[in-house]
Amino acid sequence: MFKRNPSLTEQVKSYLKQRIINAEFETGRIPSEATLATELSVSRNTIRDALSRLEMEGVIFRKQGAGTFINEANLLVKTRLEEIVPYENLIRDHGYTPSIRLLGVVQESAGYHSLRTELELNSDTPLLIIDKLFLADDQPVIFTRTYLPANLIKQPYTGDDFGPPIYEFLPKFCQQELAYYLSEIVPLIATPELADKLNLPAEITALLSLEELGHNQENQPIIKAVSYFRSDLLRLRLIRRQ
Amino acid sequence: MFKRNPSLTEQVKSYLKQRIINAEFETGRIPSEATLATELSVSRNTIRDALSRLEMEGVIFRKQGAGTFINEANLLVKTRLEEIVPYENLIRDHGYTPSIRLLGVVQESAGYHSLRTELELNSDTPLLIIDKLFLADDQPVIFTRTYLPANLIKQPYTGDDFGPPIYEFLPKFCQQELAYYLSEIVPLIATPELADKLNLPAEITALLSLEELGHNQENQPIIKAVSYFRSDLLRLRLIRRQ
DNA sequence: CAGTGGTCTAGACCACGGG
DNA sequence: CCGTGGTCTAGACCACTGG
Repeated sequence: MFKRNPSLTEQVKSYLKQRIINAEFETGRIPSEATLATELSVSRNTIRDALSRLEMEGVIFRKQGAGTFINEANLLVKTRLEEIVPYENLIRDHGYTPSIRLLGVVQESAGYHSLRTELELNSDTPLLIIDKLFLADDQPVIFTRTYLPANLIKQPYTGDDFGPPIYEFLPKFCQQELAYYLSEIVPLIATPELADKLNLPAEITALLSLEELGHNQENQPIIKAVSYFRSDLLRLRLIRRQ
Repeated sequence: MFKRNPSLTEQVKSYLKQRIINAEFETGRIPSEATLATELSVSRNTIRDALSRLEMEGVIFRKQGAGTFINEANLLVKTRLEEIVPYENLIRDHGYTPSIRLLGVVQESAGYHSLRTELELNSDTPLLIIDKLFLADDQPVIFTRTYLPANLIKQPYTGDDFGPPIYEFLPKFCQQELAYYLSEIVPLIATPELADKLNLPAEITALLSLEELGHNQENQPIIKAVSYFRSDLLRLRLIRRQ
């Protein structure tokens, strides 16, 4: 039924996820691992790996001796902060229509000393600074500033190439893969500049910002990104486990 | 070399983690999976499961065809928000000496309607409200308020039993296990009450709060906890993956 | 008690990396 | 090319749940 590549585990995971989304398991319970293994003609280990991934994503939960069950509650929280997801999805999950405005792309050759230290760059490496604004029903809700060392870029590009998320730009133009962000969550009081960009009300407003250092698979820092969220309009959620 | 229970995988994980912490692998590289399997007399799958967990924790990273390596950079970030960890550890990792002050435990029988809805409680279930303050070198840095339905408690307890984290109280006194928190991150401007509790400077300060609904393994909400962090003194970090 | 998920084994083949 | 991690299999035993 399945071919290799993508891996059997990944295919089984997608297959089961789709069936869950289609509400094909009416009882909220998923067939036993042995049953699935027989039905799909793969070993039970492969089924278990697929189920483990779905459990990590919060789609299902398992109970020894009882069975595997669909996690109805958590299907409601689709975008969670511990996963890298396009901000458009975050906005869409709040019931708004997302749109993006590319505010500008500039190149800086000097300054930004602390940033260059974080990215382990020489003091003369040019930096691309990309400003983007995300809107929910035409109301600004997220402002992001991304710092990309210019020497990473191996292919010619245009400004439009920065419309999609940066982790789609990196493989195409830099032969780099974004493996993870190490992020710091900082609350702050909106500066006049930010209040203007995000169209904030006149009163003093608390904002949430995410200061992130993006790393590749070799664990080297490759990009820096800072995001500012209007948390009165967006809910930033997270699952914490032991 | 190892016995069953805790699982071989868990023992191998702890064993390798300890050797990493002891800096026994000078090259920054860990022996191959096959070598470890032979040395420890377990199957390669068991080794792989243990390594996968260490990779999830950010302790190591693997590269197909090359080997398994210690993640020097991420060893620095020990406490991360996506993991449930005692706040004492968070404070200790910032170089301070932690201490806890139990501010009060009160029982409320009425009100808190939205909270009762979240916890799926009847409107007359008594609620225990536990206030705690965490200090770093005697400076208040975290204030937490925990809401615990009184009908969960099956054993007699004293106020001192609330000194340790609530997820240690739950198994002992409620026969409940905290499986995960579904948390929402909210920035806010300190209220006078909070500024007083956290000994904040007179200027307007942005705080970070975490509003969390704790669930058991059956996925039912069991407790609510709200935490307020002085993020000028503590750095709240997180790893985000795809 | 039967059925479930949790753990573990031994062996196999593949894809990738570096010398 | 060889050694590495990545994937997959078939089979086994255990611990737990629920009727």
